[in-house]
This record gives sequence, structure tokens and C-alpha cells, in this order.
Amino acid sequence: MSARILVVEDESAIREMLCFVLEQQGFEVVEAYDYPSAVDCLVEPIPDLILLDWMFPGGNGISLAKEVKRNDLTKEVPIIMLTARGEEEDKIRGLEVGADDYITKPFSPKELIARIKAVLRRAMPTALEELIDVQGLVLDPVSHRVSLNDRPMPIGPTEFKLLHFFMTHAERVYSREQLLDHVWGTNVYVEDRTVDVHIRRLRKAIGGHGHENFVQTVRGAGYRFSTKI
Amino acid sequence: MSARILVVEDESAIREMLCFVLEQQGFEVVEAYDYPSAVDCLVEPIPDLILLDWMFPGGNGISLAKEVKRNDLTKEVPIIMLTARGEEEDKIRGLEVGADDYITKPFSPKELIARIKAVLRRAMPTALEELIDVQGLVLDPVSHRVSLNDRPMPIGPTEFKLLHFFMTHAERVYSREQLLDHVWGTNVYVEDRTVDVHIRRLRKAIGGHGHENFVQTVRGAGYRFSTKI
DNA sequence: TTACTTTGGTCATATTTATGTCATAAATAT
DNA sequence: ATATTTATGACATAAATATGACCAAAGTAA
Repeated sequence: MSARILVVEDESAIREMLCFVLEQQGFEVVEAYDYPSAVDCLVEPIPDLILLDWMFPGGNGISLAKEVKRNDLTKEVPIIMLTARGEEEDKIRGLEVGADDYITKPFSPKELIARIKAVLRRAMPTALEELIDVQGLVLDPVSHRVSLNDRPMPIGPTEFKLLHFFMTHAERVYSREQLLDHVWGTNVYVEDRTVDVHIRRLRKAIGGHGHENFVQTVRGAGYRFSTKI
Repeated sequence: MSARILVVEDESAIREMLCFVLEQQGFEVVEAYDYPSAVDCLVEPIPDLILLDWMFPGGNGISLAKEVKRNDLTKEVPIIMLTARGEEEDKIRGLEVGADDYITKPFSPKELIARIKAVLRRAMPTALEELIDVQGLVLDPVSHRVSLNDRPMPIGPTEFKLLHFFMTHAERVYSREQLLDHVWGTNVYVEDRTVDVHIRRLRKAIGGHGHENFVQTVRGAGYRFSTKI
């Protein structure tokens, strides 16, 4: 289960930007552009978090926030408000009404994601890291475990990270350099060819039932995780 | 190969947002926050496209655009300018100076990507990494795969590049020399006739269902990729 | 601490795959 | 018919990847 986020923002460009960033992060996003549509989105299913523009037509953010906090069904839903730069009093009033955090426009995606995750970590800690299942090959980021048809498989730390990256970025080639950047981290001086070795170790770790074929060599380009053979 | 985009924008939140969106699209992004750093980023390697904030400290966008268009090495690099909403005269002046398009802040990611792709499609079609489908013959630059009616086909690196070039430049003859330049790269000393061999290998790789007829010999001129027989 | 285990990176070597060139066959134009 | 151009198969060589072994570093348990 991943978190469902309600975005309430009247300006379409900003709303689309918010949705884009959130969807890239794997969140389920619901959009509302004014007061009535926002109220509609508050029921069935109830969102796990609300991203709320403070000034929008048809009732401002404060009244919607109050509405949310008044209703027993939604009072636990965290709210992050979007404010224009410099509107200090908005922030203060927002936090008084029950908003959990605020973000100033314009915002960087990093900041946005960090704040959302911080709020969600408090509210629903397990929603951030999802179980990944690919044809019986299951990776659980929470318990840090990999299993093959319900049988736990021993796997090394680097191989785990590599597999995690691959499973969350399937059907795409990555050069050795890119893999080093993403899995080992940037500015780490490691030989390119080391990737080959870890690819082999990963294949060995998940092998035995054909799953090693998911890790594919793309000659001259790098490696790819794919379920198509 | 993916396009390298230079983002020139002083406000870090907006710059990070631009970079985030572009990187998600698979572009390689270089950031600059003022005039000197932007000029540094104009050489080695030369970016394939410049996203330029019109008003930024240390010289405005117009002067940087002029600089780019004056230099022989960079004059072909397309420029998309970022303008504040309502600054009509900026847009007009920008297009006069040689900008290829403009985007108004705030912008939606969809619009941003669409405009960038439109400009790149003219300048370097193979860098877009878009799925290309020609009558069941599908080339996916992202996963680095070629499939024929959903069946993945094995194909060598050179044949892949050759096919990619052909599919993004269909209905047009290319001499062997031109093909060597575009697919093998300039300043590579390879016999002209080698192209013939790779053409054969490509035909073999995509053959079997008549698709090999797309790769056509134009006697005395070179080769052509065409769906018309 | 010490002894032991696991892990990570590198290397040398084996194996696989790709590349460019040639000789010759086939096709096409004059 | 002959000259010109392209297609093809073979092959040596080059390049890329896979693998096994090794050692150092980091972590663990006694």
C-alpha cells in the first residue's frame, strides 16, 4: 500500500507540477482545483495526506483545513499547506488551525518530498516502503529481505541494494557508471568492472529458478532488469 | 545517447524543479545559477539545449543568448527561455535574439517536456529516447531493445545504432559516408564497404517477417529506411 | 582483545560476442 | 556483353563480458 495524496491547488501549472513530482515518487495522487471538488475528494477513499494551497477560489485554505479537522473521519489526516513566499501570518494561522507543515512557493522537489515523507513517517510509517513482487521474486525493503516463492534467500548488502534499484527501475538499461552512481552513491571511486562482479553475485543469489534471467546483459550499453527474455 | 540540457536559473527552488523534471525524463542536466557559471557550462561538452531564465543576476538572458548565438561552436544550440507571466515584450525580444521557444512561469511539467521535445526533435531526433514503432517493428531506446510484434529480437550494438538512426530519419537516402558519420561517429576510419556488411546484418536481425524490406538499397546513392516498398 | 566470518573490490584469465576486411558471387546498368 | 555496384560468407582480430581466486577491510562472537 502506498499513500494517497490529495492535492488542492487552483493554478493548473502548479497543480500538475505537484502531481508529477508525487507520482514519480510512487504516490497515488488525487487532484482538486476548488473548494467543492476538494470536499468531494475527502470521502471514499479518505486521502492519507492533504497538500493544500492556502489561497484558492471558493473558500480559502483555512476553512477547508477547519472542515477537515472538524470531521471525525478526516481529523487524523495530516495537512501540508502551500503558501506564497513571505506570507508569515498565513503560516502561523495555518499551524494554529491544525496544518502539520508548510511549504513555500516556489518549492524544490527535494524539499517537497522530504516534508511529505517526514509527515507520513509519523502518520503511516509503513506506507513509504512497499513490498516489490516480480513473478515470485519478492523484495521487502522493510524487513530487508528477499524471497523466492516464499523461500527466504540469503543475499549480501550490495546485492540487495542493486536488486532493489533494479526492481524499482525495471525495463531500462543502465551503464556501469550509472549503476555505480545509483547503487554505490556518487563520488565513490570504484572500478567500473566491479559492477560485473556484483551482477554475477546477484545472479547467483537469485538464481536457481530462472530468476537470474531477469538480470540481463546489454552488450555495449550496460545491464537491464527485465521480465521479458 | 540522451540530450544534455543546460539549465540557467538563479532561483534554486525553480532550478531544482526543472532539473528534477528533466532528469526524470532521462535527460542529462547541467545547472548554472549565474552568468559566469553559465558561460563555463557552454564548453566541453557543449550542451544540446539551453533552458534560460530571462532575468537573472550578473547579466540578463538576452546577453547570454546573444553570446551563444555569436560563438560558432554554440550558435546551433537551441534556446528555450523562461519568462515571467505577462512579460510579452521579453518574449518578443527573446525570439528576435534567436531563442527557439519560450515557457511562462509557472509552468506545468507536461508543457515543459512537450516544448523541449519539440525543439529537440528538430535538432537531434535520436536523443529523445522515445519508443519508435513502425508497423510492428519497435525500437525502445530506454530499455535498449528491438522487438518484432512484441517478440524481443537479438541485435548487435552497431546494428541497434544503425536502426535507431534509420528509424528517426526515415524516407531519406544516406550515403555510406554519411552513415559512418552519424552512426559510427566522425573521425573514425572505417572502410566504406563495411557499411554494406552492417546493412546485411541489420536486415538479417530484423528479417523474417518482411521487415527487412524497410532497409532499402539505393543504387549509386546509399541506403534508405522506408516503409514504402 | 583475539579468532573467525562476512563482505567488497580488484585482478588475471576464460569465454563469448562483435567488428572490419576480404574474396567472390550476384545483381544491375550501360 | 561488359563494367559497375552491391550482397554474401568466411575469417582473423578486437572488444566486451563472465568467472574464479585472492586479499584487505569491516563486522561478530567468544
